Amino acid sequence: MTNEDKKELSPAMEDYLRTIYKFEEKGAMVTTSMISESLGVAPASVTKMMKRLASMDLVEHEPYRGVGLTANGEKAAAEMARHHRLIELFLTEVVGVPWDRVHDEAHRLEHALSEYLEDRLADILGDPKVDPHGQLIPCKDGRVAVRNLRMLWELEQGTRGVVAEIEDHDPALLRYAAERTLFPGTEICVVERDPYGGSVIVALGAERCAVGQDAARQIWIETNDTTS
Amino acid sequence: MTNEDKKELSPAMEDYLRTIYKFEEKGAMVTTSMISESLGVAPASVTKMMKRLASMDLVEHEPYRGVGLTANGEKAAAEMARHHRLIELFLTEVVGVPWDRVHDEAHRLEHALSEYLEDRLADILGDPKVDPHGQLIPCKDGRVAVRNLRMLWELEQGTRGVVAEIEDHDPALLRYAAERTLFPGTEICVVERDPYGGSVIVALGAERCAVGQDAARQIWIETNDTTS
DNA sequence: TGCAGAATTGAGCCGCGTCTAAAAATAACC
DNA sequence: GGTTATTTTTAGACGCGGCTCAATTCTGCA
Ligand SMILES: [Mn+2]
Ligand SMILES: [Mn+2]
Ligand SMILES: [Mn+2]
Ligand SMILES: [Mn+2]
Repeated sequence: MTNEDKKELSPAMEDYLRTIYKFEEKGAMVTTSMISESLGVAPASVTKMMKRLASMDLVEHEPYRGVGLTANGEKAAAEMARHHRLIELFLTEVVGVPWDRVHDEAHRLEHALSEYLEDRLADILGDPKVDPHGQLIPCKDGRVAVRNLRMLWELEQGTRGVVAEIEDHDPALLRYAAERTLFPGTEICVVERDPYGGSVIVALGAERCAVGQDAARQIWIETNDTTS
Repeated sequence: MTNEDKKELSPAMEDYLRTIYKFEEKGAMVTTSMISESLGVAPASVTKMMKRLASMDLVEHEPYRGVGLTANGEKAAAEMARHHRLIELFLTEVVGVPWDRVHDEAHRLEHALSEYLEDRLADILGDPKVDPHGQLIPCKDGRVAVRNLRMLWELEQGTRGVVAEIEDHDPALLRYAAERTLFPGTEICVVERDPYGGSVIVALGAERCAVGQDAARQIWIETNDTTS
């Protein structure tokens, strides 16, 4: 019945969808300017594309308020996220590309990955669940595990947790994290917070290190408290 | 001085250039209709693109006669051919993709491969000289070895040689060749030619097999005769 | 509550890469 | 060698995905 089942999405559309997806993952509401900035494109271009995507039932656009993915849109976006993250992991694990370089490469390659190759990569990597930066890899049907992540920056003093995810678009941040051995999986404890906004002091086993605000806002921690 | 050194080429332009390159490799003169057919695009689109490429000094276009790559164009095209063929080899060797599927995948991926990744692949593969179908991989500066190839179809009875190359765009042909163990490197001898155009009978060691005309026109043999 | 500044949208433009239909040049054939 | 068939080019159109600039809407603050 629904005769527009398999729209062929352009690379540009895929980029927009994955960008929105990335923000929604973090629970943020998604505005024109966020997309505009993240994609390096004029705000008016975003608006125009949102209309197009809305007409394809991939996005819901509330003028002047923001956008959100529809069920269809989320499906397509998860697909892209899966491509992107599988490629990132493949590049680090198999090709030997350092983790601060894989994002840009994956960004270019994701649109060119066939379903067949996607399956081959997943196979070789043993059906991985997370990419090199800790981002969840959606499975084929688009489903993802749910996690309760909190910004390192917002944790109260004394909180314990595990590094879950580090924003992957800025190579310098990734190197900054690596210098402090803040990798996904690293256990940490917040020792001290400068109330006037400088750094968080974090303990990693016996070591401790300072993490500046800008970085601490881009590092996500999984805590074991039951914030119901 | 020359301020237009590094034009950024669009994927479409890269496709046109690599297509012309592919024909020139085989010593053919390149016409609008050949490109049109090979790229699945209207002849008028080819003409228009040829003008654009000519204005960028990548192509020389003699109206109504044909086109050829300039030095710049050949550089750029060799770059694409290198990408394409490195990817094909990587996919067969590392990812385990069968040789009749790699062409289409490489065709999509080639435009998204950075110089950095290109180098990584070449490294992993040990600076290879030929792709899975026997096509030569240009080195970074665009240089390629010279070979003296002849169509299997045009060899006289009794000629000995080695399979050098099999056209890679048609998966069925590649499977056809594989069934007969006609891989790059296989030694063969032409036992018999049907003068009325059916098949060539080829000996491979003790075995022999028939190769139909359409296939024999797409299989290239390196012979050891000194055709000076 | 009204207003200034910021965010968003609308209108209109542009280049790319495609198409179709018609004109022009070349090639084939009798 | 002239006529016909084929190939190629020209002309004009279109959709996409960007942009700029102006109009609109929303927000924060006096
Ligand atoms: Mn996929
Ligand atoms: Mn990542
Ligand atoms: Mn290259
Ligand atoms: Mn090949």
